[in-house]
Amino acid sequence: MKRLNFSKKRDAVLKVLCSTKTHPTAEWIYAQLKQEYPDFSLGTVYRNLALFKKQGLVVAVANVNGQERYDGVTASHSHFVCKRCGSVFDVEAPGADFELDSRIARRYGCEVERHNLCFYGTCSRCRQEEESGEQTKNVSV
Amino acid sequence: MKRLNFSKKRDAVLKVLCSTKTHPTAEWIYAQLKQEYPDFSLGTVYRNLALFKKQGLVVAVANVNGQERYDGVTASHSHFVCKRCGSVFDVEAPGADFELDSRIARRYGCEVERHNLCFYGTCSRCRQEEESGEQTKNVSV
DNA sequence: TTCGTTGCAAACATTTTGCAGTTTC
DNA sequence: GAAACTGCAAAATGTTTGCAACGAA
Repeated sequence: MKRLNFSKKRDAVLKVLCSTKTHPTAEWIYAQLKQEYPDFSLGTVYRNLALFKKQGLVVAVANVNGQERYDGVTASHSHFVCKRCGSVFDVEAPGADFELDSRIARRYGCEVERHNLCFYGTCSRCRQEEESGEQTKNVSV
Repeated sequence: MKRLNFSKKRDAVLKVLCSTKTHPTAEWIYAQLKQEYPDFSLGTVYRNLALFKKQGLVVAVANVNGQERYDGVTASHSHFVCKRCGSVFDVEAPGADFELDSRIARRYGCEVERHNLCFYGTCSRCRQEEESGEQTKNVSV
């Protein structure tokens, strides 16, 4: 395995991802850091996200409208995805724990690394907006 | 809502999807039907898959290596995704039922349409192949 | 005849990659 | 100094779309 150098920008990518609960896109992370580093590139975001995924520091939780959404919290938890505004937020779902992984592994002879439980529907804010006849607004993520 | 005409090819897309357990890609469905209909187009697959999704006849279960994988079985069940060969297969996971949806809905004030539970890891065949030092082979999906 | 559906290819959007310059060790 | 990392832009990939021809009602 090749050695890993320190990189200020790599650190920054992880820090940005870990300090938000929005489960952002690569583009969003890029936009944040472009302000801080004028010579910052989207490729760096993608390259480092790929690395973090391999390291298990980061996980892709859902693909919303063709864009991958990332999470810096790897402790097992579930997500809700709003099909209207595209927001992704954490939910606590009973039963979806690591026990389940070994259960599946045992039963199907596979090696289970992790699981991902996503609920899809309309978030509470969007439900209200729909009732009052508002236009669809995608959250700025 | 606009009316829906009958279409032989649309039917064929659904039939192909429903008669496989491989959770195929759009491309795979296209390849199957291109044999039967020489003037068959990938756009037709995508257009009809989008329609089926809206109708709730079909669901996208996972994005594997950038390609969406579809399932014609909409009754709630879980999936395992092999990160090595890319295969997707059904698993029975206790607790992940429709009860859970209303539980989440109640707790978070959202409207839950469905959920999707995916396990990620290495399938049993790939585990064996890894042990015997075989090359990675992606399944032809 | 009307309008939904399709083939085809171009357009699109996201992600990946090659390369030359920069940074880390 | 060697090798990892990055910016930049081009390439690659999967998916969507516009349009003219076709097919169903």
